[in-house]
Amino acid sequence: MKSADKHDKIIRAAIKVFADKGFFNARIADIAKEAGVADGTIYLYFNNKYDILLSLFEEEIDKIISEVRKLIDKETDPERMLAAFAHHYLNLLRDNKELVEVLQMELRQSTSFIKEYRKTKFVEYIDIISEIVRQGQQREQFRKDVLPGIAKRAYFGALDEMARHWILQPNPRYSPGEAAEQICSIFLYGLKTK
Amino acid sequence: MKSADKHDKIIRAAIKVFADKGFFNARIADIAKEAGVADGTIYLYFNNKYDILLSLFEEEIDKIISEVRKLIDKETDPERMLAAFAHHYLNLLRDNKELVEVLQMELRQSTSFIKEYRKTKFVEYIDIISEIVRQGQQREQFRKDVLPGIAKRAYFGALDEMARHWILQPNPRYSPGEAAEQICSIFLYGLKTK
Amino acid sequence: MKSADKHDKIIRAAIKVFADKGFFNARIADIAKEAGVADGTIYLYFNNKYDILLSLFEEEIDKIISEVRKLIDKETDPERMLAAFAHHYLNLLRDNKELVEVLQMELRQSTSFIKEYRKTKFVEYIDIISEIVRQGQQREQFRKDVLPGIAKRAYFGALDEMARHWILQPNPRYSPGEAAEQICSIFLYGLKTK
Amino acid sequence: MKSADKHDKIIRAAIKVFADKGFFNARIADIAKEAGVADGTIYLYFNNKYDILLSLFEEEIDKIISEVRKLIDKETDPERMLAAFAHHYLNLLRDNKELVEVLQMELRQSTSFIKEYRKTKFVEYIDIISEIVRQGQQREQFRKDVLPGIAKRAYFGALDEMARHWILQPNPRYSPGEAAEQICSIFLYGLKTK
DNA sequence: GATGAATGAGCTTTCATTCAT
DNA sequence: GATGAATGAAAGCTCATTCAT
Repeated sequence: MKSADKHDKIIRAAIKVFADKGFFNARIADIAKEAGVADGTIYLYFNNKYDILLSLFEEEIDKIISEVRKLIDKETDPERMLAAFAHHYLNLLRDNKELVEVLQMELRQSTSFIKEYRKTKFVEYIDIISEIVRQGQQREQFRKDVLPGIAKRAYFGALDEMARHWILQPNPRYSPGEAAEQICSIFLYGLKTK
Repeated sequence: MKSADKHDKIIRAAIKVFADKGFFNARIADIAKEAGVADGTIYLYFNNKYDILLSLFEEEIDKIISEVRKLIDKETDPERMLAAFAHHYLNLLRDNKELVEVLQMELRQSTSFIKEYRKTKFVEYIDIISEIVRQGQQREQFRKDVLPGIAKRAYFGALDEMARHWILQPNPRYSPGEAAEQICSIFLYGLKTK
Repeated sequence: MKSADKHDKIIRAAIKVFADKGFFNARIADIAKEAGVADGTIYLYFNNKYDILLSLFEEEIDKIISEVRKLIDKETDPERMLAAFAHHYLNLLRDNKELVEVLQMELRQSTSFIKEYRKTKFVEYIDIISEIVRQGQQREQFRKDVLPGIAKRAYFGALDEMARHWILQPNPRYSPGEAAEQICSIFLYGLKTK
Repeated sequence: MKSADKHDKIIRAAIKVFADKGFFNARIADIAKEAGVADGTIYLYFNNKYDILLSLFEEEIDKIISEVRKLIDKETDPERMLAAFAHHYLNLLRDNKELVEVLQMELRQSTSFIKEYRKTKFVEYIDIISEIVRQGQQREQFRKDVLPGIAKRAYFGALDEMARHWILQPNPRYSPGEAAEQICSIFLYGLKTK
C-alpha cells in the first residue's frame, strides 16, 4: 500500500523546492532528492509535476481553512474575528514561509488550473472574510455601504502584500503582529459605523 | 539601424504572449510570430528570453509611474490623491489587462531579478502611496498612528487583489470605478482623523 | 547503475563520427545513433559534447601509453626501442585509423583544453622518445650533440606525418611496416652517405 | 571594381581570427570586424566562410612555394638545400605564426576539401623535399635505400611538429634557428654514432 | 560597391516521464 | 512498491547568409 507518509514527504519536499526555485525551475529530481525517494517513486503518488502543485494547494488550503475557522469560531465579535484572520495568516507566514511563498506564486500563475481553483478552494478561504463582514453589518457594527465581496479582496490583498514584503525582505522593520494590528486597525476604522 | 519600432513591437507581443501563457510556457517562437518577426530578430533587441521580461518590466513601470505622478500632481488633497492612484491602477487594468497580468506574475516569480527590482522600480511605485499618506498625516487629515510603510502595502495589495479578481473573472459584478471607490472609501475612513 | 559498457559504446561511436565528420561537424544525434542510444543518454555519461572529446583523448592516450611502454620494456637496445615505438604507432594507425585521425585533429585544435593537455598526457607520450634517446646517448650509441627534446618532436612528427598521409591516402605505395623501417633507418643511420 | 586591397584585408583578418579561435569557432562577424568591413562585404569577395579558408590556403601556399623555391635555387648542394627548406619554414613560423597555425589546423581538418588539396598544392610544397633528396641520391651524397617519398614526409613532419611546439609554447628553450640546425643535423648525419 | 538588419535552419542540452529490474 | 537508467520531444539560442537600402 502506498504510504501516506511518503505522500506527505513528497509534498513537504515540493513546498521547499517550489518556494526555493519556483515551479518551473524546480526539477522532479530536486523534489525526489529533497524527499529522499527515487524520481520514479513520485509518479506512484502523483500523476505528473503539475499534479504535485495541485495536490499541495488543495491539501494545504484545506488545512488552513479549517485552522482559521476554528480560531474564528472562538470569537463572537466580528472585529475580533477579522483580527484573528489577519493574525492567523501572518503567523502562518512566520511559521511556514515556504508554503505561503508557493501559494502566492501559484495564485498568479496564469494557467487554466488556477483559474479553476480560484473558483473553489481559494474562494472558500477568502469568503470567510466576507462572511465576517456580513455579520458585522447585520450587527450594525460595520458600514452597510461597503460591499463584502470587495472588502474581502481588499483585506486579503492587504495581508498578502505584507506577506510578499516579508518573503522578500527577511528582516523587516515591523513584526508580523504589529503589521496585523495596523492593517486590522485601518480596516476596522474603515469599516466600522461611527 | 535597429529600429525602436521593432523593439516596441516585440515588447507588445511579449506582453500578450506572457499574459496568455505565462513566462515559462511562452516560447520565443510565439513572441516572434506575434510580433511578426523572425525568431533570431528578437536576439538583435534582447539578450535572451529573460531580458525581454526584464526590459518590459523596466520600461512599462516607468511609464506607469510617470503617468500616475502626473495625475497626482493635479490634486492638492491627499484624499483625492489616493483616489486618483486607485482609479489609475484599475483603469490601467481595464485598458491594458495583459500588462497588469504580466506585472502581477512577475512580482511573485521567485527569481533573484525580481528580488532586486522590487527594491528599486516597484518600490518607487508604491512609495507614491506612502508619500501621500505622510502628507495627509502632516495636514492632520490622516491618523498619525498608522505607519505609512504598512499603509502603502495594504492599499496597493487591496487594489492588486481586485485586479487579480478581474483578470480571472472577466465579467465582474462591480465596475473598476465602483471598486476603486469602495476601496478608497474603506481606506479613507480607516485613515482619516475623526 | 550507469554501465561502463554504455560509456564505452559512446566513446567508440564518437571516435567513428569525429573521424568521419570532424568534431564541429559531428552532431550529438550522430553519435547517439551510431552508439545505438538516445541523444539524452549521452548526457548521463558526459557533461557535454566537448567532454566526450576530452574523455576520449584521456582514456585512449592512456591505453596507448601503457601499450607502448610494455613493448619498449621488452627491449634493451635503444635502437630497437625506437623501432618498437614507430611500429607501435603505425600499427595503431593500421588497426584503429579512426582513433589516430581524431587524435591528430584534436592536437591541432586551437582550444585552451588542448593547450592544457599537450602539457600533460601528450607530453608523457612523446617523452617516451626522449627517454630512449637519452639512454642511447648514455650508452654512447647516439650522438650527444643532439638535443633529446628536439629529437623526440622530430621523430614523432615524422611518424605522424606518415600517419596523416595514410589517413588521406588509403592505398599507399608503402606498407606501415616498410614506412616504420624507413623512418627508423633515417633517424638511426642518417641520410648522408658515410 | 572589387578592390584587391579589400580582398587582402579580409584574408589577413581571417588568418588572425582563424588562428585565434579556430575555423569553426570563428564568426564571419569577427573577421568582418577585424578587417574593418561590413559582414555582407565579405560575400562580395568570397562565396562563403569555407571559401575564405580555401582561398587563404591557396594563395598563401603559393607564396610560400615560390619563396622557398627562390631560396633553394641559390644553392647547389642538396644538404644546403634541405637546410634552406628547414630554415625557411621555421622562419615563416617566427614571422607569421598565425598563418602557420591556420595551415596546421587546416591540414588536419577532416573535410573533403583538404583531401582534395593535399593532392595538389600541399604535395607541390613537400615534393620540393623529395626532389632535393633525389638530387642528393643522384650525386651519391644521400643513401639510395631511402625512399624520397617517405623522407619528404618525415622531414616535413619533423619540422611541423617543432612548429606545433612553438605555437603552443611561446617561450621555447631553443631558437628556431637552433632547432632547424638540429633537425637538419639529425636527418643529414643520423643519430647513430659512426 | 558597401552596408548591417533580418532571417530561419540547425543543434546542443534539459528534464518530465517511463519501465525493466 | 521502489528504483533510476533511459528516453526523446521540445526550445533557446547562434550565426552564415541574404537583400533592401
